[in-house]
Amino acid sequence: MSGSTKYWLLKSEPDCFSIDDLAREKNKTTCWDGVRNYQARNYIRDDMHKGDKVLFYHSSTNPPGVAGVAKIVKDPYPDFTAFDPKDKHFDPKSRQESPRWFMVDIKLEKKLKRFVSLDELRKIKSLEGMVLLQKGSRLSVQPVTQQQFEIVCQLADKPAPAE
DNA sequence: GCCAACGTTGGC
DNA sequence: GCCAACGTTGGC
Repeated sequence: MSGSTKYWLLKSEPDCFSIDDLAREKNKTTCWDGVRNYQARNYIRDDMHKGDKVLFYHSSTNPPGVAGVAKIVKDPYPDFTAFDPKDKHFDPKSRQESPRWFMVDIKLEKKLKRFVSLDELRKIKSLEGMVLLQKGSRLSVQPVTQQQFEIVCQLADKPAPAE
């Protein structure tokens, strides 16, 4: 084994696939298919490893925010939905012999004790470097530091801040 | 539904 | 390789 645990934030639209959907999956595990952005692909293909930890983020919902923690349980492998002409994420340019898109499997570790909203994250000084909080940032796969990961988890264990 | 910020495409 | 046009993301 090489390398140490890395930390990530994965966005999902809950109308499409929520943390509760993940909880209902067999073994609470799903393949993270459908990523069709090169920067996100590079993170998945080149930097993700089994054992890495994931913040599961709900986007395009009100409010957006972090809903839970998951773990990568399978190393990156070709996203087979790109090979299927009937699939919504079909990409004819991705070939079996040279796959263009990759995915990992993730397993739910826990739903956070409470939902931590984007608005709340923005107010935390020590999180201002998070990729998520940068202006114009819309990558669906983002690296987070171990410290950022732990701060978000600890926030969820405390009561929600008063308005 | 609006629109800013990005990413992708394709003509040249 | 430039860049205008178009498409997408995602907070608001």
